[in-house]
Amino acid sequence: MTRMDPDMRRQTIVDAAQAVATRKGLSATTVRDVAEEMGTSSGLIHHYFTSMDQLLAVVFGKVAEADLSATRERMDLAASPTGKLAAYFAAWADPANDSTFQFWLDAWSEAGRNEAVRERSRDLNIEWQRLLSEVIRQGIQTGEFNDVEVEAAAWKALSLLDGLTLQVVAHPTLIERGKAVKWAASGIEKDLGLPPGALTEATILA
Amino acid sequence: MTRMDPDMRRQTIVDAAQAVATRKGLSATTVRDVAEEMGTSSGLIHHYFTSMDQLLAVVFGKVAEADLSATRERMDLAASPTGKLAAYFAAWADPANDSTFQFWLDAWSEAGRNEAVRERSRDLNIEWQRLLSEVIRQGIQTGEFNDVEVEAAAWKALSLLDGLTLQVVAHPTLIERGKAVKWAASGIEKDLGLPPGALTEATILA
DNA sequence: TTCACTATTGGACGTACGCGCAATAGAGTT
DNA sequence: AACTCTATTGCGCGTACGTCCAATAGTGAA
Repeated sequence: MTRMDPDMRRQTIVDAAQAVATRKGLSATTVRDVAEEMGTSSGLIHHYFTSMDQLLAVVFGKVAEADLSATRERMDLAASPTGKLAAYFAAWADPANDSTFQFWLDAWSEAGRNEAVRERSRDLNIEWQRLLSEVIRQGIQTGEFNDVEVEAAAWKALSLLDGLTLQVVAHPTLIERGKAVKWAASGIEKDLGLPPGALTEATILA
Repeated sequence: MTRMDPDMRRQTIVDAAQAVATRKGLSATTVRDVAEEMGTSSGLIHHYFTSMDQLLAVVFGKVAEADLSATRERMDLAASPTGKLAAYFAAWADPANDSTFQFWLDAWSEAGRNEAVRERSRDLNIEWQRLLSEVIRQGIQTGEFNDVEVEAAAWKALSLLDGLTLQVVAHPTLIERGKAVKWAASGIEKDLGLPPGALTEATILA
């Protein structure tokens, strides 16, 4: 294949690996798969990554970080804490993010046996919880939310969302997506003292 | 090795596979691992199981079912719905069940690509939710719980527990176990209208 | 004791994996 | 045009996997 700028090539490899992993799952992605996806030889991959595990950790990190920053941007468009939380919620409820969530399922499973993945997963989970913590703290200050314990409320909300999504993504026919969205919204609204529908009806309040 | 009664041998194989999977993870368990664990030849395993995937699905089912029925038994010892729910909660909070939860993480990850695992995981998740639904329904009848929507409350409670456990098991140093227990208890107590501490202090009320 | 049945063996077969390395080839410099 | 640097090749190495099968060895019935 045509010679490439190293930074470009590195990115190409990560992109190809992501495409394969989206199709086959993180742990089932092989060096040869990625090479074929790029249309290059397999040896090339080890010219840029010291091990396959490392490449997979990078891929997971990239996918999860893209999701995280996209959500951050949607939240920034809203002014009020309630609006920001609704934006967070809308991003979560979007079925387009299901494939990303499959990466999370793979990562949590792998975490027990792959240190690189565990640390990456851990750090990113903290980021998501922090995103919630900040919004909740703001909402308490403006008086929009109940005066809850911030850390607890953020972890509870994140866990509820993870737990419900897990069922929807892993068992597609088990819970109707609309119901999961409704349940999650009502649970978080109730916890924070928001009026019913505040998270689902309010689409990015100014 | 000594010749064994077929039923006995079948069980021995499943037990050995479970031991290995507990150590190495479900998807990393190999035919040769299991044979070595039993102290037999590897060929023996295919005399009883048509494929390795099938054996692993059986192992997951066995582990999950043992956990489920153990929890059922502990709940049966309690008379009141609140006591039963506290028993459910105590079983969930027991660190001894962490290795079982790792099986769940593996299963949810595998579910997307392995139909046998997906169906088994799906069915068992339904059982867990049903266990909660029944108790909640009883608690509403006796007036101990709020008159909540049963299906929603059960899925929300299950998801909150799964989401929190996930963090504790996958990222051992992230959330202090005691905090996760406290948060889960307060969340469910609040949802059902139970007094604070009802799930943690009340050890199997008569 | 003989015989039929089958649990068990042990290794071969084909495939796939991560990784490493000598050879090749394209691009920039002098 | 000669030269250097390194991106890229293509295959080989060792290992591990699931599966299969002919041979062997217990066990209960005749």
